[in-house]
Formats: sequence, C-alpha cells, structure tokens
Amino acid sequence: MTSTPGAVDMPEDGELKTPDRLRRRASRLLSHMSAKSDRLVTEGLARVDAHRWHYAVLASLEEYGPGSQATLSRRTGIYRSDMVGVLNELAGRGLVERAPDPGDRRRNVITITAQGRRLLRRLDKILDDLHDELLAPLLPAERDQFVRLLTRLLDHHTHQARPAP
Amino acid sequence: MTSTPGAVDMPEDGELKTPDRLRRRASRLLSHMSAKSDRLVTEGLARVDAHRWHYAVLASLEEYGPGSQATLSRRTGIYRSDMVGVLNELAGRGLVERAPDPGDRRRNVITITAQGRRLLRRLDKILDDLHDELLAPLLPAERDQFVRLLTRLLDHHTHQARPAP
DNA sequence: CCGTTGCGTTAGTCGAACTAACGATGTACA
DNA sequence: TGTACATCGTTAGTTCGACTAACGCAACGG
Repeated sequence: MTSTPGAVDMPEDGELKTPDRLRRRASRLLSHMSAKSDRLVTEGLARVDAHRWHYAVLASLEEYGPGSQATLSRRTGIYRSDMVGVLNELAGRGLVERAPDPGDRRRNVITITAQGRRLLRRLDKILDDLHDELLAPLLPAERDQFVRLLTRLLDHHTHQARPAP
Repeated sequence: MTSTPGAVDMPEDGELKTPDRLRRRASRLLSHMSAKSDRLVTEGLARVDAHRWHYAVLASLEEYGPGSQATLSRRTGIYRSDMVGVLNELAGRGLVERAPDPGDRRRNVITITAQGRRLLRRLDKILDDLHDELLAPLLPAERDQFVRLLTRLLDHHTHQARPAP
C-alpha cells in the first residue's frame, strides 16, 4: 500500500546517483570505461583521419612482417570480412601494398610501406598521449598494475574459453 | 619451398601472435575484456530471460525508491528513448508498476513490485556467479584492487569530462 | 581424382548507443 | 497574464561495430 503520505517524493540524491551495487559491478565498470576509452581513441585517431583498425594492422605488419589477409585477421582480431575494407583504405593511401602471393595464389601478401611506417610512428605517439589522458588519475605504478591485471584476465579468457573461430 | 629469396616467408609465430604494442594498450585490453564480460553477462541473464537493463532499473528502484522514467534514465545511463521499451517489458511481467504522477502530469512514477524484488535477488545471485567466472584468475585482494582502480578511473572521467547531458 | 579446407570477397543481420522531433505539460518572468 | 523556454514520455530513425552466410577460387591430402 503506497497510500502513505510521501509516496511520490524522491530523495534529491536518488536523481543522479547510480546504485552502489550497480556501480561496483566489474562488468559495468568495464563496459563504461571501455566506452569512454573507445570514444577517446576513436576521436583522437579521427582527428588525423585514422581508425583503430588502421593502427592495429600497421602495428601487426611492422611487428611480425608481411602476411596474408587472413593472417592479419587473426593477429588483430578484425574479422576477415571487415579486413577487406580496411586494407582497401590503407592501400588507397599508400600505407600498405597488396600483392598476390606467388607461392599460394589464393593469398594476397600485405606489406607495410615506408609511408605506412611513418604514419604508424605518428599514431603511436598519439595513442601514448591518449592513454595518458585515459589513465590520468592513476600513478605510474598503478597504471602498470592495472594493465597487468587486465592482461591476466584477458589471457585467461582467450586461452581457456576459445569458443569457435 | 619459397624460391624467391625471403620474399614471402612469414615466421610461424606471426600467425597467431598479436603485436605486443597492441596487446599492452590499455584501450585494447579494456575493449576486449569488456566484450568478453558483456557476452558473459548477456548470456547469463538471457538464460533466465532477463536483460542487463532490467537489472539496472530494478536495482536502481530498490536502492533509491520510485522515480520518473527520466530519473531512472539518469540513474542507470539508459537512454530515455530506450527506457520506454525496457519499462514496457518490466511492467508487462509485473516487475514494476507505471502510474501517472499526481503532482506532475508529465511524469510517470515507476515503482518496483514484490515480484520485481524477488527477481532482483535472483539476478543478483546470478551476477555474483558470473563475476566469479569473469575474475576467476585474480585473487580476492586483486579483484578488489581491480575494481578500485576501475572505479577511480571511471569517477575521474564521469565527473570531470561531462560532455553535454 | 575428389572431398575438404583455407582464402578473399560481397552482402547482409543484429544489437546497442545515440539523435530528432513531437505533443503535452510545467516553470519563469516581463 | 501571456509568452518564451524547459522537461517528460514517446516514436522513429540513424550510425556503427561485431558477426554470419555464402560464393568462387585455389591448394592440400588421401
């Protein structure tokens, strides 16, 4: 029975405050921080007309050398359906080169160009700055630990529960 | 045998391994862990025919009492456009009640029902279990610290950079 | 030789976040 | 008092990223 007086007065606090049980849930924290981080990075890269994907592919190419599109897909986690478009863009800007693999004609071999490397350095710098902003409230040691904890979590889940690639 | 000198040989490592600079980026770690966590929670709740949103609204109602749809929107972060549908579902199942506010005829006052509270407890239990799975590789103390770090990050970004409500 | 597997590609689904606009109502104040 | 402006619930629609389905082609294995 809500006929008691004051049924409909909401405490001014309750207007803005998010419930504690909600705020503490790691899943919610993760999802919100990830959203924030995504926006930050996406906007930061958009300012130089780049995409998360571009960075991932270029970094993968520089670190492990040329590879087929499928290989890049697996390394970066970008679906091979989407990889096509990403590589079209990168190739269109002269950041990578796409050539048929002489040894296996199903494959394209993707190679990073000098220009690609140059952009990669620039993006690396930009991302460093963005991460400074992202992790601003944490001390250096805390940032390290944060990254370590996240890494352990992710490793656990990617190595253990590999669903069905 | 690749007859061309070294042109197309990719080190077997490079097939699977994600570049280090990529793997260490907090933004990437966050985004992947968040995806994992989202899947886990979404699937877990789907098993009892519930949604993340349902939980958020019910928790908010129990913790801060009844409120208008707009209020719930602000508390939970669910857009008020989407709130309509969520409340339709909740009301359809008798988990909340929607009544016109006698004091302000623009508003509906949303109240949680006894049944709603019962479901909330059940969902709380389910989420606890899912979080155990999510944070499995971390020791209790580490889980706490992880949550603390995340909380500080999120607080920083939500209180400082409030874009345009 | 043939069934299976991997490749690049096109097209399209799905769900979540978000915007735009609306009618009805409430508030502030000249 | 009137009138400009803000807020509420709601409908509709956009955007974008993750993901599926299916294809034609080439390579591999028995």
